[in-house]
Amino acid sequence: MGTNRELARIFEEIALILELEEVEWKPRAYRNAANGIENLSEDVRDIYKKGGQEALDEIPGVGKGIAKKIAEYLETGRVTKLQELRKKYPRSISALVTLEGMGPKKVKRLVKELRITSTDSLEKAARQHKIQRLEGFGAKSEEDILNAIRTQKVSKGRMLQDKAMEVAEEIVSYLKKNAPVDRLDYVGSLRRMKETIGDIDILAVSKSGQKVMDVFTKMDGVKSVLAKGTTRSSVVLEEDNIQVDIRVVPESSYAAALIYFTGSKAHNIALRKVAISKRWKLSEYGLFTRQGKKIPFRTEEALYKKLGLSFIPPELRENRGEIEAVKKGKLPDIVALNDIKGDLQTHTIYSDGTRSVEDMVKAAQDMGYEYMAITDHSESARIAGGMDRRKLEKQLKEIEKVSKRHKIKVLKGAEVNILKDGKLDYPDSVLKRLDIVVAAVHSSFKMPKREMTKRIIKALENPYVDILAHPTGRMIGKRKGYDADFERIFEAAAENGKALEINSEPQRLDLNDENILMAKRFNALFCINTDAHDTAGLNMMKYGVGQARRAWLTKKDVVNTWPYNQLKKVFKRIPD
DNA sequence: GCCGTTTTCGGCCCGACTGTTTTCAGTCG
Repeated sequence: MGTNRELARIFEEIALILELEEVEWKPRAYRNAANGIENLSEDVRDIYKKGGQEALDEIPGVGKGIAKKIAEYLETGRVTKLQELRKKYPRSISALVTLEGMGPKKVKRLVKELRITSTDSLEKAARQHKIQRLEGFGAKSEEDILNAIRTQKVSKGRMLQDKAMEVAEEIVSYLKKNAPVDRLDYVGSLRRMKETIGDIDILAVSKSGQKVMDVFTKMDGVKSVLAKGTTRSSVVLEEDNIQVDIRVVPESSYAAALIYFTGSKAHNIALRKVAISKRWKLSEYGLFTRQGKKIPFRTEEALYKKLGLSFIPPELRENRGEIEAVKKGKLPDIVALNDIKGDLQTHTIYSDGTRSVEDMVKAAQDMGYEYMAITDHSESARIAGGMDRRKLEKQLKEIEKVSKRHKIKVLKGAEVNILKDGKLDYPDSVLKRLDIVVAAVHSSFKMPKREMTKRIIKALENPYVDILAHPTGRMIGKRKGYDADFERIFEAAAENGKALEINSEPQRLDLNDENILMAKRFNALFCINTDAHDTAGLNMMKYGVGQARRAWLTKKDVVNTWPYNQLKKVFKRIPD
């Protein structure tokens, strides 16, 4: 976890405990500060090193008081204020608010009246029916608490984007067919292309909210109905306990609702503040004057325009400076899926792919790509069916043959292992015959930080390496990335003119948006690949592009948006 | 505790749903 994140967590915990203590306004201040810190593109440590406490004061949401606490943390590794607060509310109590339906007020009473100190003691109290004896709680409250604890134990996390997308698209098309809706879209973090999705949000326009809710709550696969009203309902699906929320709004509110439910929350708050500065009020129902008169508009674009802004793509709506940028006319024209002209990491049956060279080439051509690379695994990747020299020779010939039958340019490549000592798995004599070399770590994941950093940097200094694939090695929900100094690695990539891969595989999404932002500071170049092992895998490109968009990348930053004749600027050995 | 082209003091985002307290507080997004 980076320093920024650690500090953000600390201030969030302070905010929560102050809420439990019913301190006024300060919780919000600490939350704002946490948010401001989390959205910095620079490491707080660097800011402090360069400008001291006064520089910290410049961080949005951070004033003198919090700047002092940041400095204390950077100097000593702790924040006294939090240590003191934790004496009264240990971390196990703070964790209680992560349960569905539990907020600071309820937690406070449970702690005070039943001496609850953790999820476990809460569960015990609920089972012994001690909770329903408290005023304001009943039998249902007890049941809800037990359910919430169970759900947290089971799902304990978020789903991958492709899963969420699949489920969302299915529900959207079902409701369009079976419910009286005029418009219907998925919104929320899925529309913003966040790397993982908590629950699925759907927005609809209908003259009969009641009927839509009836259809929605009775869909196949609904396990339980958490809430059902005429404008808002929530269900949990059988499948992985996925929660789906739906909102129905009138046509006249649709654009405002689209913005509101797409979020992020931080972006919405910032937009409301812009509205307030114009003496208006913004809600999911629209924009209103102080007298309550509705200011009409029909599209998201139109609302942004009314607020004196231009359209902000959903992926940028994180209150990471997008509103300020758009005010100054400095919002970049971010990369889009149809800018992609080629996929430079794909596999075939020559290693661990399941389709032939011919199939993959044809599929890529059908997607409208101008070029692609076939990059099967190198020799030492035995588990992945890595190619020895002879197999490689055979594949190179086949690629040449297939290539002649298709218009798309097919680059002869390989995904070459970075060995423990930073050397590559093929000798230079082999590497130089390849059009493109994708280097990656596939073994010894647990090396000490310094050695791992050295290992990867050494590979980046190899003149035949073109792309560093899935640079951090993380797998969402499965394993953390390598322990390495990625700032130095990204810098080395930029200096050596190597592209950093944004791997589109939903479980990888490596680099993610934060890493990309960090690498961009060094003017690194990026390449968005799918790492496809079959033809369907080529369609994962949208998830990688989503990460790039979230990190404000433009076509200039992403080499595989460039036409073939410009690729030579980065990939030195590709044929004309 | 933070913030400021109306402000260095007085604000700080808004509305729906639920359970339970028959008039609303708490939670959520």
